Amino acid sequence: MSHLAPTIPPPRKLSRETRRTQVIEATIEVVATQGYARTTLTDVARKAGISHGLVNFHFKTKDALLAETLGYLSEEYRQNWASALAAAGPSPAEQLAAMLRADFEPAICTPTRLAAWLSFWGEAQSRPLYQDRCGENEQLYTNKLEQLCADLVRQGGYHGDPILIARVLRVTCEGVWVDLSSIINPYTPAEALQTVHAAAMAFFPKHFGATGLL
Amino acid sequence: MSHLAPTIPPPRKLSRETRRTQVIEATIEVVATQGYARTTLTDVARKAGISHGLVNFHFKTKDALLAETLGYLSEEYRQNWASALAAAGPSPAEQLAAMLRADFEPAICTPTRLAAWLSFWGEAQSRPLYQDRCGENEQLYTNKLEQLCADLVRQGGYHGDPILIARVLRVTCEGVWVDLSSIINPYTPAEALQTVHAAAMAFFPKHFGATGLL
DNA sequence: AGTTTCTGATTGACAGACCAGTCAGAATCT
DNA sequence: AGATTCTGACTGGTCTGTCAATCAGAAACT
Repeated sequence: MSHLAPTIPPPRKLSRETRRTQVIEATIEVVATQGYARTTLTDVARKAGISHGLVNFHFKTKDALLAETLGYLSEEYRQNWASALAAAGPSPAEQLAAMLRADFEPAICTPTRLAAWLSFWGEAQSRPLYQDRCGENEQLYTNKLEQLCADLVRQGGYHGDPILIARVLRVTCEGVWVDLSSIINPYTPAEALQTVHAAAMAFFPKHFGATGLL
Repeated sequence: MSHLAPTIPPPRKLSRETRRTQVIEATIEVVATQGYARTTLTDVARKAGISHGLVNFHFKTKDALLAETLGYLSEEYRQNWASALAAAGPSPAEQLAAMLRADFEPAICTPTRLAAWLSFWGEAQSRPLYQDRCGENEQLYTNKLEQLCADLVRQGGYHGDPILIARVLRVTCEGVWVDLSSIINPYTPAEALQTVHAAAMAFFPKHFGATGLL
């Protein structure tokens, strides 16, 4: 047994944050595949390769685990579009294009994460969980989108209510996400982005074309 | 006690279909308020004012009850837009306007039903339940919407892919529904319809204005 | 009309399964 | 040694589905 190659003994004892993240990722997968209602701690533990009791050691209750998982997804999402904005050019059109495109980046737009989001949307409405964990980030997103639309309407000489335009763009992104989760008509993330661009082009034809920013 | 007004003693023994519909309506309410995961047969029975065993008598299993409830909602939705189409004028623009407006009629667009729909969307993705019960109706809806958009693009001299336009309009309706279910930013069904009209106006400016059909 | 029979709806209690959370103790690290 | 992480078994509670008994009304019969 005394192989000289230690084959990286996977540290049985992981650091607190590493373990928690591992459990949260396992939770995302289980929720995505089984749905919220049928997710059990045993499933999560098995997926993470640890014992059931350990899940309760790191997260006091099942509700706490699910709440933290939702917060984790929400924060991941916020950071994704925030860094996309930071990397984009300064004009309203460039910023808006970056924000729309961010929703379909591979890190965010995976079948697993989409399905998990959908499960949380469906279940959270009854409890204040969703607002607690995502309300603030969602407000940030909406505010930013409305601000960019308002800037673009003004600078681009467009007409229409920026609030309504921002809302259409936002729910188009959301709705296309839902479409991607339903198995029957599986269009690609590229087609999804194309759909969002069709909407942007309808409102801002001088700045957006069928393939994105002009 | 012998009041001459019999106050219609609620027939203890109801006809099969009446009872089933009553249980399904109770299920919608319970799912809407408690969410899919926390819905129990006991809750449904209590809401319907009957015993727990009777629910299992009429619907063999809990899954069957939820599946039939989803089918009931789907069929109700389909009939709503189908009769709206039948009542509307024959031109593509009139038909399209009727279809968009149908989503926000009081019979369909209630907080309870919206919340129930959202719960089913979130939970059904993992199982083929949703496709079984709604796939066909959803396909009918999408096909009709795409056909109307194609007609309107052709006859109105517009540009753009009717498939993408129909998709944007469809997910806008869906997304606005989701917005109406989240408690924090409660805009009215009227504002919701206004949002959809903003989208229609962006694609078909010669036929749609801020308040609907021109 | 009154009685009996039949059918199918309805109830309440029960059994089996499952699950979240607890805990005592083992393993591991500092 | 002391602290922290981790395991696996156990518990208390809840939920689903089943079943025997009950009951209301319809149908058939006298």
